[in-house]
Amino acid sequence: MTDPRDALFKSLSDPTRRALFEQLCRGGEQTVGELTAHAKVSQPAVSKHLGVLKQAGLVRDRREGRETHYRPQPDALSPLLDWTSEMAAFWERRFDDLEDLLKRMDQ
Amino acid sequence: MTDPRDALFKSLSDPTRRALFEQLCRGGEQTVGELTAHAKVSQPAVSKHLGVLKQAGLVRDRREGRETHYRPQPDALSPLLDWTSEMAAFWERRFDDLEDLLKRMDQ
DNA sequence: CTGATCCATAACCCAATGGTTATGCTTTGT
DNA sequence: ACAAAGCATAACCATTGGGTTATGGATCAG
Repeated sequence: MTDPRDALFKSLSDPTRRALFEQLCRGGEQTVGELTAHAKVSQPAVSKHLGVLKQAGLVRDRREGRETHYRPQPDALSPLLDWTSEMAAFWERRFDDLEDLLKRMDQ
Repeated sequence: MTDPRDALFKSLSDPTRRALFEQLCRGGEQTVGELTAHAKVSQPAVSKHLGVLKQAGLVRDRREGRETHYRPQPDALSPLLDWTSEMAAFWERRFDDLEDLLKRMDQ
């Protein structure tokens, strides 16, 4: 029932969280400590954000001793790409609709 | 200073708002009344959402007498596409990094 | 002119969210 | 065995955010 896009958009709507995901995409797998070092918030905040990203399927974690390694899962972005192109497709269709085109032309 | 992606992601993170934008992409230009008819919230709520979408550049409005017509502006989605492919690009690069690939292979 | 329609804004409420500090559980190192 | 490190969770707080009803300003119809 819950649209997977919801989780995706919501996860990425927060700048801090998006920065974390970017950091992971740029640098690949990293521990919470490394991520916290680059972030501008506390370690618990980072952990919470990573939890949200994980639940959205954007990251995966791997425990190794006392440290947890997170890595990006960019495949999870595909629903977002799909939705965007879907919207673009509707947009294209409107150019084929002469009636609508004329309506738009007179401002 | 404020990343334009912020406004985009935040605007689209709300299901009601995304539904409004989809409705506009599917049906083209529509009045607030028409949009409210399809929405599951009150007219003021629709107006507020349209305001947010407008400020994010996702829609444009056109007043005609006492009614306001809104139309989608899908071009505004391109920063989103750009960001997504940028992240995907980082992801691709990691496959070229043999060291990282090996590290990932042993789980 | 008057009443109705269309929409935006105001004022308010409650839930969700992002941040913090405090704490506790493993794991590591000595 | 013990202290420290790494991380997650708990508890709490302030702000944001999305919803509502109420209202007001244009515009149209009669």
